Amino acid sequence: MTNSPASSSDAASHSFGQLDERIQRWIWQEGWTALRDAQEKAIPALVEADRDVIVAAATAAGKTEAAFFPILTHMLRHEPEIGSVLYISPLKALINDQWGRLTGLCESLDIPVVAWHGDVAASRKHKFIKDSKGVLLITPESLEALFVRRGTAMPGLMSKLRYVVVDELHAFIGAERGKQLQSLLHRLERTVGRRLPRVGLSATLGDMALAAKFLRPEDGGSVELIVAKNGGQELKVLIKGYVEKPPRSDSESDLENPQMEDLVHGSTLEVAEHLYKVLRGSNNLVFPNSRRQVELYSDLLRRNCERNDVPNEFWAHHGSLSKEFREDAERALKDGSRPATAVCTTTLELGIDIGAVKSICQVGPPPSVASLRQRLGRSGRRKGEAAILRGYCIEPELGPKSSLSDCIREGLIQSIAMVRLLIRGWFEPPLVGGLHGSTLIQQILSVIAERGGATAGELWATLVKGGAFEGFDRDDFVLLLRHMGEKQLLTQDSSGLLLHGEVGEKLVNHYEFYAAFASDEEFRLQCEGRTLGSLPVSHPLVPSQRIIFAGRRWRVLDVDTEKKVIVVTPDKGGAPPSFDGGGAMVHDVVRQEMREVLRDKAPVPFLDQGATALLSEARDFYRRANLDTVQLFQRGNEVVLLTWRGDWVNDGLAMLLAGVGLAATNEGVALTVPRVSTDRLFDALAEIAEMSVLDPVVVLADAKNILREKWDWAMPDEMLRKSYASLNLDLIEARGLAETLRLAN
DNA sequence: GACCTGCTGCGGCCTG
Repeated sequence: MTNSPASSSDAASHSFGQLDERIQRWIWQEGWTALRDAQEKAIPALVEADRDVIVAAATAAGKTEAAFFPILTHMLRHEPEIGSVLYISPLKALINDQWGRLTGLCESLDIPVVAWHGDVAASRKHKFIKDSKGVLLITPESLEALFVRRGTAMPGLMSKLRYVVVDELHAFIGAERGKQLQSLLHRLERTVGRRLPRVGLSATLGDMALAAKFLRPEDGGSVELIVAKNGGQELKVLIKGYVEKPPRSDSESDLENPQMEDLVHGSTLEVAEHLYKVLRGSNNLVFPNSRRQVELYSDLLRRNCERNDVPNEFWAHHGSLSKEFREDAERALKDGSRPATAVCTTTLELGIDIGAVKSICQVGPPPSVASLRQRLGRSGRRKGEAAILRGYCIEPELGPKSSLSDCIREGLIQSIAMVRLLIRGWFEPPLVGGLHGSTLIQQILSVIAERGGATAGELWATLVKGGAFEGFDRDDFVLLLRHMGEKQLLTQDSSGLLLHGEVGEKLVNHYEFYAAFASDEEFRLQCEGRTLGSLPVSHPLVPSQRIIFAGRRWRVLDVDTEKKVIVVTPDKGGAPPSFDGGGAMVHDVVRQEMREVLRDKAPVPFLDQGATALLSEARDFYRRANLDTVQLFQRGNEVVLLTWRGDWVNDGLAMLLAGVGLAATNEGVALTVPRVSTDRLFDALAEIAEMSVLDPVVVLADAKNILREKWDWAMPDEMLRKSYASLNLDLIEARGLAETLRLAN
């Protein structure tokens, strides 16, 4: 037995020795020569089922086994009553993967493994209903459905529950699904009447204390943190820069036919040709930031294969493609017999095992450093291989009317800043502190379904006091219940019991109820009765504010949130920036690093010739325009206000300016304010700097499109504004910025 | 011009 895991070291033999004999045997049979670091550390922490644990380790470092070896050992010790464990995953595909892995192990232990999600046949789910033991792999939505549909059966179904495991923990933190998950975990413990050990697994956790607080909100300090050693991987980066010709924007016909903008530009072809040249013959992932670009590039690459008479190696993968198309691409990547590259959106960023990938290509700036990091985690997973990142930035040709963001080459500078931050080990922390009133509404309706009615006091005790929604006070809660009554979501019987109202009944009984997040909705853009197209709106809008669409500027006349229509009129003024950040919210630290990149004189080592030339052009502009000291200047009939801040601060300041009568537009590193003098703007900034209270209810009084989350429509108006501000605006920093800007000039 | 995730019960039909 010299090659057994037990012999690798003393500490190892101790952890290995704690496992059930049958699991030890299985490990030998698999031919494993040693336990991985994460497994060594997790076994002693989990085997007694007496605490919460987070296991942070790189992708493919054996996190699943790290959790399940000791958990299954614990269960086997209590034979014949082995009990059950709940494994919660954000993705169905991940559940299917894990089902395969765990079934191999559990078959030999005689422990059932049941996958439970929307694609699983009811007959297989019935196995767990009949005999609720073993491993149940489930999504938060399916767990929600169990509470709603089988509320009275839940205490029985969960009575033997010993652990709850949450996979890809980082994917939940700060999001609607995360708040829902916290609420479900709390309700589970109330259902079984005891504290259940919670286990979180993740590869991308920055702030471990934050993750612990998420996993056990009332007692984050007690969560045991296991951070596995990571064999410091080498990273190779190259960013290539290209200059694009300006898009057409002169003739009237563009308005009638916005598709004119979609013609493939020369530099797009250049990028596609370079991708073809360097990617052929290996497995890679290409991320071009939008579904449309995915289609564009995968088509160009595929046609390149045809033209050269070679088998196709390029596959498209995104959320609007059917399951069949997506599985074709996944199969091609996993297969291994022939090289395959997927051109994809975030669908291939997380979770499912697609095998080893040689390089990651990022076309345009990444949406965030966290996302870039997650994407890169997919590359160079074989021992000794470097992770390879190829960036492609296309910048517009400059003219006398070019916008500030084009002059500073915002796309390229953002890419450089994000790579520098990645190398330094920084990435965006999840945004916690959102009120999540929308998800509270869902949970109120769910608890009523679970119990066939509930009093206000019971709801308060289950969801708010000591529950997942502690951010709400009693007055808020009472107001919310009353408002839900007005919307016919709730009704009250003579004994005071709250039941579903007419509308609530209908919504809870439809399967769409189980997900806490809303599906995409777009606003239709209308000009003089003519539809220009539709777009998702991520920034708050106030009338007379400007937006950019189809390469033109428009002024907002009216927003109809019910009909989802924005009425606009053409706006005169400078050319709109061709770079629009891709729509993702950019963090403060990224914008500050962008400024450092421009200020810096040292060459950036990971740029090609084209990108180097663009960078020095941008640095020249920064120096000549004196942007190190100038924060505000007149340009045509508008004032440009350089903030160098993240979008939460920028949007906050835009809303504060709206409150004092100025319609500002967030354009990334700067706000622009049309039809105003610098003097008038200074007065406005001074007024903002002196505001003693920053009440979101007042600040957002005129903001129109602030319905973001699924149940926002059912929230009392004031709560909605508070909820929106808690997630999307940083008003305090925005006021501080107004103060700084005023003093600096 | 960002992206992604998830979903029950039942009626009706077919087959053995």
